[in-house]
Amino acid sequence: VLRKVVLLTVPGVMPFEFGLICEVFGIDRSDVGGPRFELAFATANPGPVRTSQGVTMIIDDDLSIAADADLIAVPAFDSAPIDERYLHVIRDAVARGAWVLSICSGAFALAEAGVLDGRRATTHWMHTARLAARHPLTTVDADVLYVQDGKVVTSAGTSAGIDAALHIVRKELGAGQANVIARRMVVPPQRDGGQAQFIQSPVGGDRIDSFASVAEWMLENLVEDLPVEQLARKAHMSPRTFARRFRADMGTTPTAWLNRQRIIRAQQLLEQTSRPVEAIAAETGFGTASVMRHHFVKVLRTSPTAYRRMFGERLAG
DNA sequence: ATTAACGCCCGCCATC
DNA sequence: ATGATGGCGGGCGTTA
Repeated sequence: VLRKVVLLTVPGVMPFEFGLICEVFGIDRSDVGGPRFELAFATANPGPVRTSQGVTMIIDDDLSIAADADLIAVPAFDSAPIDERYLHVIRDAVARGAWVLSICSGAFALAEAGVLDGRRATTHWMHTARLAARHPLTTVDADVLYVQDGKVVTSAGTSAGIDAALHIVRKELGAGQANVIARRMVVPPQRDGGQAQFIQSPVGGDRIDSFASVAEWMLENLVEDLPVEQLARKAHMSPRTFARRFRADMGTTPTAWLNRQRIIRAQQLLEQTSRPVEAIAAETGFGTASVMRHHFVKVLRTSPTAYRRMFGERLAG
């Protein structure tokens, strides 16, 4: 189960990473069919805790309240070294089988505690090399948004923490509940679909713009049939090279990406209009409702109608 | 829901 | 050597 979440408020904590945990786990969303968690804040020395921005927060609880937490969240922080007492909490949580989530440089706390030894992990791309060097027993994945290894989840820079937090919600409570939170936060329910454990990060390569223009053109022509052969011709490449370089740059294959974009657009239309599913299927390039349904079930694990029922505009009356 | 034809993706590899 | 290219075959996801 996932009920009690404890946020380790380490001195030098970064406000954004702190806030993102509050946003995901600290708001009662039961009024819109979403989950409700118990979010608590723990620090080694209760009282004023200075953040990385110089602003100080008052934290009342000490680390003892973390003893029965279902999830320990470790946001980024800029102070070093970290107090041994935090490391103890982290080790204890892993030993108990509780979830542990780190965001950005928070991964160093987990590594320091030793719970990353023999595991896969990630951190902000600026720190991946340092993490790997300092902790040789850890397999560091660069170029991913987050990594789950057992119940230990590490995430890359800042906003990837949102993806990782939602991932945990999805694992424990299902995609529906995670989507409610995502929708309220106005973030994509899951960047890239599927239940892939490793999500390609957009920060991998730096020649993003080479395929960005092609991608943009594809988006404008979603309704049309877009065979790879035609796309390749437009990009002045052979089909083989186009497919290969598309995957290298975009992290997915052309058709997979295309289907994902079509789903995203269909989601918008289902949410914001009352057009029939058949019409939306035609307008998004799926062609027929059955094809659209096929992809919805595969990626979102719901049907178009069920999706609309959950997120669609409640028409007055 | 099941099936069959189709198109895509990727490993392999000769080539540039 | 090193690295990108693109044709081919076959497994597999998508579409009818």
